[in-house]
Amino acid sequence: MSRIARAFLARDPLDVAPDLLGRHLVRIDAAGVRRVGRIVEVEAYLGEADPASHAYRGPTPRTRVMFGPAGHLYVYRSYGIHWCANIVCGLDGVAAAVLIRALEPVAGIDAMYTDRPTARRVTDLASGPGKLCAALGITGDDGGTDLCARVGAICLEAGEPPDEPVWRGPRVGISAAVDHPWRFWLARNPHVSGPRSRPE
DNA sequence: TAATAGATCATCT
DNA sequence: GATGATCTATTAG
Repeated sequence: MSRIARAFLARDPLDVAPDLLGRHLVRIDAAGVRRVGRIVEVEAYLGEADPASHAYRGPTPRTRVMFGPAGHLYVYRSYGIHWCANIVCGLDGVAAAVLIRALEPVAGIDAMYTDRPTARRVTDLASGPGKLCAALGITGDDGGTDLCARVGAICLEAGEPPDEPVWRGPRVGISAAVDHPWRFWLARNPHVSGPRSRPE
């Protein structure tokens, strides 16, 4: 299993986001269990050029990682409760990132259930940005992790190329720049969160 | 099945 | 002091 190279991520987030679909996000948990999810839904955030991005108003202690090199993890607390994970991409100094919104569980599924006690079926396990962080055991402590490092608890692997159409539409849950179709998902995948229909 | 309210806190004004 | 890149339980139909 080869890790995805930094050069793959150091591009325009609008190109990286759809290319991330089908890839595997791999997490070695504290017990050494390998938890793997196939990326089925993402959103691109363009940094200082994007009013919906946390980096819109320039670097702060929280958003510092996004201004650094591609391949690192930006994790933030959502609504005081959940964690959400982004992969930093773009060039150095450009605070671009891709929010991982949903995964299709591939391995370590039993371990995922223990961290997602309310999930009743596999499609509840990681079908949302907060859910997938819980399922993989990702917290604020993982913020700043380099996914492209030779060793590490979290990484990206090639996975399987999409076997179905990729659709795009407006991003979910934001209140600024709502019209940009910067959310990408696998058209028929049942693990996608939110609307799955093709926007007109 | 659909709609709604409550949880809960780091971050920035 | 206000505000979320959300999730879940509860309520109503």
